Amino acid sequence: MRLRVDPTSPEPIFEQLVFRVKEAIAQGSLVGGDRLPSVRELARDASINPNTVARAYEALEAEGVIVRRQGSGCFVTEKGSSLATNERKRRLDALVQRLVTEGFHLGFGARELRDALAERLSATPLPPRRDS
Amino acid sequence: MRLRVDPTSPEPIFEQLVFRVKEAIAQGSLVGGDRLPSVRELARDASINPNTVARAYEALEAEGVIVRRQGSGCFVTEKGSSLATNERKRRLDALVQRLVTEGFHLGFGARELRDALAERLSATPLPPRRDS
Amino acid sequence: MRLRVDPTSPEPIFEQLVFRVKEAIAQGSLVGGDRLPSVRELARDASINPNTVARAYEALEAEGVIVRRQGSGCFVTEKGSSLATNERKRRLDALVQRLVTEGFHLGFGARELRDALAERLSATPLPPRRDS
Amino acid sequence: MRLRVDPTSPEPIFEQLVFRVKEAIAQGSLVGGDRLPSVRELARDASINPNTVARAYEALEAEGVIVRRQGSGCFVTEKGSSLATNERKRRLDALVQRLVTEGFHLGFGARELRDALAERLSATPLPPRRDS
DNA sequence: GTGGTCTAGACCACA
DNA sequence: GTGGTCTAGACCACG
Repeated sequence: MRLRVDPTSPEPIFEQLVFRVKEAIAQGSLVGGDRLPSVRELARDASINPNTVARAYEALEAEGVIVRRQGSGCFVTEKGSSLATNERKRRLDALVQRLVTEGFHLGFGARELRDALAERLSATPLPPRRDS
Repeated sequence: MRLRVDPTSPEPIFEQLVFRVKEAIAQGSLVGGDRLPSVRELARDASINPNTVARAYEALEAEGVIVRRQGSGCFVTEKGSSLATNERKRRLDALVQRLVTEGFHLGFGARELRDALAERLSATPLPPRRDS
Repeated sequence: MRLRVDPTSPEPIFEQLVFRVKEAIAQGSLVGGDRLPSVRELARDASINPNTVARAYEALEAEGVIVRRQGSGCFVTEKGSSLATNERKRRLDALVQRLVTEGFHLGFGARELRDALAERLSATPLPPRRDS
Repeated sequence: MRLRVDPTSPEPIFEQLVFRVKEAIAQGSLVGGDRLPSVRELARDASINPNTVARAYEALEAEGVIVRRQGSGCFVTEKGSSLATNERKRRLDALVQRLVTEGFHLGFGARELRDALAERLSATPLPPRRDS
């Protein structure tokens, strides 16, 4: 488990960490029950402040992605989103709209967008979902 | 041309404006050569600070989406992205990865992601592209 | 708007602040759209570190109770919980079970618990709910 | 007597144990004089650290819920709360306020809160009280 | 002015 | 050892 961040990016370091962890889960390289590196360990490895790591872990817990247990460490959750269905749909639509709009301005058409998504999904299939 | 922003959103207002304009273009409701509302006009209509509008227009110009002509206003450009092909591809992949990762954590699977994209693309097809 | 905390309490200061704000909303003394004191202002008034206030506000935003807007301040949200129905029910049951168990060990019986709740609800009725 | 804890909960394990015991008493499944499982036994059954169990028992004894007798084990006490009446009332009010405030933010109204409490109390009535 | 991020370092709580 | 809280202070981003 190796998490890298780019301190020169405009994206906050803690958000980069959050996304890296979610990515690892969505790729199946982290699964429910797995333990994340400890705050101090990750801080040392990535040369960032422990508070910054703690903040990322805190955000991940708030999203329900991990749980933090005093004395033991941080663990990937098994359960799915606890949001209401319409809220989930709303957020998905926003993500799709983001992809379509930015993709268009990058010069990609409908077919290329669909292909890029299909390619990503077949290259690294989403892990099976264990409903809570 | 009516641009709305949500002041309660965590997304900065100027970024919302930037995205709204890009969205309008990706939906064909704004096309190359169209004139955007003036800074003061838009600021009044949307009840936001003129500085905020100016900043959004600045960002749009930096991206090459609009041009600002002294005294006559801001106009949508006709040209496509000026980025190199590999950079464009890299950004597209990041967008797709964002959709897949966040979508997965919202509880959506591969099929649902593809469907959501296909639905969006057929509901409001992308306008034809005039390559630069 | 005066928020007080007890630095000697075992309950973390930021959690005390979170609860005070939620209390004020549940009592109708803060309503949707109201602005909270600024981070620095509250920190000065309550003699605590601005980071601690910021953390409380961050938690409140994560819960969807307030929104934070750079440059403008923090505002009470109008919308209700975005959690799924079964999650909401589960949390309510846990709260009720907490009241019943702890109340019993304090020496209160069923009637006294019901009366205490009824009294609280009639003393300061819950504000009307504006569904999102 | 089977006590379960959820290691993934943010609530400390020893506090969960404390609450489980108090819950069992408030449901009548443990009554005055009953013996609790030994520290080692419970630690094995629940797969937790004996120190954690010991700490929970310590907290229960401090609250006057159980007594620990050298060599014979821990026993549920028969006596009620030893707190002064106004302190008991103050704590009850805090519990009620907690329920009302959090319940409101979960989207529940006065009627639903009263109903949830009434339902809980009729589903598993509180055991008769033997005042100290 | 507002909030947001990051660092540094102290001290506490849990297992 | 683990995570959790709090302080202090620097610097950036938004309106």
